[in-house]
Amino acid sequence: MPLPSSTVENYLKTIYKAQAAQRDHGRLVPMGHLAQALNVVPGTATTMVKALAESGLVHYEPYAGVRLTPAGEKLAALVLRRHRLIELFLVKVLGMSWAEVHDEAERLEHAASDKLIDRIDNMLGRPATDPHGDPIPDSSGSMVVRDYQTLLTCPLGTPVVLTRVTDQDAAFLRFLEGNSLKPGQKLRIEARDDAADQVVVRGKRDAKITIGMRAAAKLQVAPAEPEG
Amino acid sequence: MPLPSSTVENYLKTIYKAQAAQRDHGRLVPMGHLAQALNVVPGTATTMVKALAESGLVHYEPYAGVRLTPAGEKLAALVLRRHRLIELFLVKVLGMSWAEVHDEAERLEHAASDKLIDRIDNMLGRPATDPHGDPIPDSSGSMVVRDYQTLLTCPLGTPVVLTRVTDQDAAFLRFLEGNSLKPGQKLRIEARDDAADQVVVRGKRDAKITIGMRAAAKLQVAPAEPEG
DNA sequence: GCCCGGGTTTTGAGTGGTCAAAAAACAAAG
DNA sequence: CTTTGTTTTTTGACCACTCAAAACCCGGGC
Repeated sequence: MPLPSSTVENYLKTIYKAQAAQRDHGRLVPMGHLAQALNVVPGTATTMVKALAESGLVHYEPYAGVRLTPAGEKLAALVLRRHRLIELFLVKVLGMSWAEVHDEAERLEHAASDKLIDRIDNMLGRPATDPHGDPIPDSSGSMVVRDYQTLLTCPLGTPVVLTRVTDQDAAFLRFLEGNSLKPGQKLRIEARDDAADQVVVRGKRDAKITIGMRAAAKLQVAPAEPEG
Repeated sequence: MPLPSSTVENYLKTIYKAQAAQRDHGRLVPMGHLAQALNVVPGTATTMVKALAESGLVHYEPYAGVRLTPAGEKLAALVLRRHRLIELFLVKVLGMSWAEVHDEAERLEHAASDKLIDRIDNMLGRPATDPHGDPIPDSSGSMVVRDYQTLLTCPLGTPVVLTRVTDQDAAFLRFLEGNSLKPGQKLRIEARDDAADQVVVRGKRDAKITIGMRAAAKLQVAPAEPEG
């Protein structure tokens, strides 16, 4: 049981996220999808996944796909935990922009010890979510998954709070930041227009922001709490 | 010119430190020494060093040893910079013990971006030395090397300040910490006894501390400044 | 039922880093 | 100058990870 290389960690993390993305939790992730997400050629993914299956971290069905075993799931969750705590730390403590912390965390997550991660967790007050609103697993690998609406599915007119952004692309995040679209921000959907592919929202100081529907689908919201 | 792998960085760093340890700056580091320091078999070091020579980072003379080229020296200094800034950061900001930061920094130094390192440097106020008193190279790779006395060579009786500890072993550092022997601490050498292999110093609140001569040689000191 | 195309697996090869063990070079001493 | 012992280099092999390209499987359409 050698401790997993950063390659292994990346495979597990990617499978985990792919599994989470397809709402059915038990469905298999197709090899092609995995290979693409990892930026490797399909054959490489096959080889690697077979090795992961060998060590009991994934369940692999030839020509069908792959799914994490409980062991793999736990490992993946801990990688995600490291990643998200590091991201939050870089933003909160070092003052980095949320648009640039992803790549940094992508490398640091494989180098940080549990001890360090725990100190960070503690210093940040055991936070529940990272700067993008993604939930942070606890040190045992479990986390609360909440099901949010998106700007595409939530009701018009009623006030909502932006809770999560499901895309880490730096340019996209910079765009959001420029429009004060960060988790915690109160919003109201003004209009949706399928034909024009646009969603109009009122944000900070009632500023009007128009975004495309593909982008809107990446913004998750919750009903706004009544004013405190 | 692919960016150096962490293996390459470790080779360069190790050669750099070995070169610094033997006061003659231009002398070659023997392969055996390098291999031992890197915890690899000698043949491995030979192979790797030939590759480094190929890419112009070291000067290699068969059966004689290696020395860094200017390019290699700069790279090594930047690795050292990352390492030491990270160590200081872990101590100052995250409150970790100076005995445990070395291993952590050993891994993080290969994952941290220049941008992150610069933020850390800035947050710490562009410090000159790390928690062990080792000088921190600036972002161009140059640093001020000061030549200190050690507890073995400094004059008896006169007050001195502990400035640098040249051993990163965790157990040794914990021992020092337990006796308040950290850089900045004022000391006075009470006695040295070659036969008994011991050096007696007065430290914090005049506490008497006796240490062996091999240990004493690892503690560097400077003449104490007159009281401010 | 057969074929076709897209996804998947195999195969063969390459890279970076490593070891074990045999071979070669060197230094130092007789 | 030769012998001995230590250090260094070479050789052949291996592991983890990767790719390119050929071979393969499988679900749909006809």
